[in-house]
Amino acid sequence: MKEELTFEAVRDVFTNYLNQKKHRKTPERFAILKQIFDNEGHFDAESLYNQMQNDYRVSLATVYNTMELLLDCGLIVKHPFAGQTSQFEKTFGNNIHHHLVCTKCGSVKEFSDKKIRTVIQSKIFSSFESSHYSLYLYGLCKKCQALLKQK
Amino acid sequence: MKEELTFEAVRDVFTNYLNQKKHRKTPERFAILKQIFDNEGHFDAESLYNQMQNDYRVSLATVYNTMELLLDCGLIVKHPFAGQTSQFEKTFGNNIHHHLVCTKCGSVKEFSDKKIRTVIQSKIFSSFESSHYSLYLYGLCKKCQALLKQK
DNA sequence: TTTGTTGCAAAACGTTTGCAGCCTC
DNA sequence: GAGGCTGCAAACGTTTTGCAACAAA
Repeated sequence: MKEELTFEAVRDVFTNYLNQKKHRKTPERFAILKQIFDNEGHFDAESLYNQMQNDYRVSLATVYNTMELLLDCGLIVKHPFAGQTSQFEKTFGNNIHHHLVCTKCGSVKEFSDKKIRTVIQSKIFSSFESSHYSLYLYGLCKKCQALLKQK
Repeated sequence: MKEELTFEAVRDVFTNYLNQKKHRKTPERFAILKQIFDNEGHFDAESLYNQMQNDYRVSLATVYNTMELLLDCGLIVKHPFAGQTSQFEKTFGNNIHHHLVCTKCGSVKEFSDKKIRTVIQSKIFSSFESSHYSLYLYGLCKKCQALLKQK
């Protein structure tokens, strides 16, 4: 589905996408992609915006605009965590991983499992061309298990 | 992880949860649960609210409040589809299924795969007690594949 | 030059909250 | 009776939008 990539390779994917869709290749868009590339883990639009204020200044609206494009070309995914803020994650350069979401405290941990990954990635559909996936396991983290048993 | 249930069984799960948490067993809460039980597929808070206006009238705030409780006791899950609105789905009475999300048009389809289900469900964690899961495969649906090839 | 994109601020949207009255317990 | 829960409307925070200026093609 995907593998470790350099920024150049990622930028090319984005460039091709922009060309194909006849969207403009603005410096803001590449600056945002670079910032995402340099980051680890999950992030939201506003924190990305804040991080960028020192380097290449863009407006929050442009961040949202660009997220839409990156989402559309599959370079990032949107996660359902947290309350009101959308959490994003890049789909490149990470180890493929799955999420453990605690239904009590909302904490999110990651884990990898080759067997699960293989089974999911080897699934072929006749009428759907899959590029990537997200798996969330819901339950109780260690802390919340302990808290419940105390009572 | 779960199996086909009658409304009585589901109601009992909710009742036990409310007792355990020392929350009150109000008619509104059970009316909302009943409405969810009777529905198929995904739904959001506002459409549930609208559906109920004919039967047992509740406020939108109470719907949101109750969703929180149902989420907490695992009777429903929250999905990351769509733009701004949270989509929910009951975790009981459905066939266990996975989701195919088109990254172009946003359509969501379901599929079942026993092998995938088994591999995920048989995963045991030393410090996480999982109760259910969600799997999303992102890619292009048949329609959008065709549209792209035309160009 | 054309027209898509940007920044800004205002608007829109889903969701949460404050409060008075109600109804479980 | 006490206090959690409800409905209502106002408030909140995130995301989107309208518009004039800008810049990629």
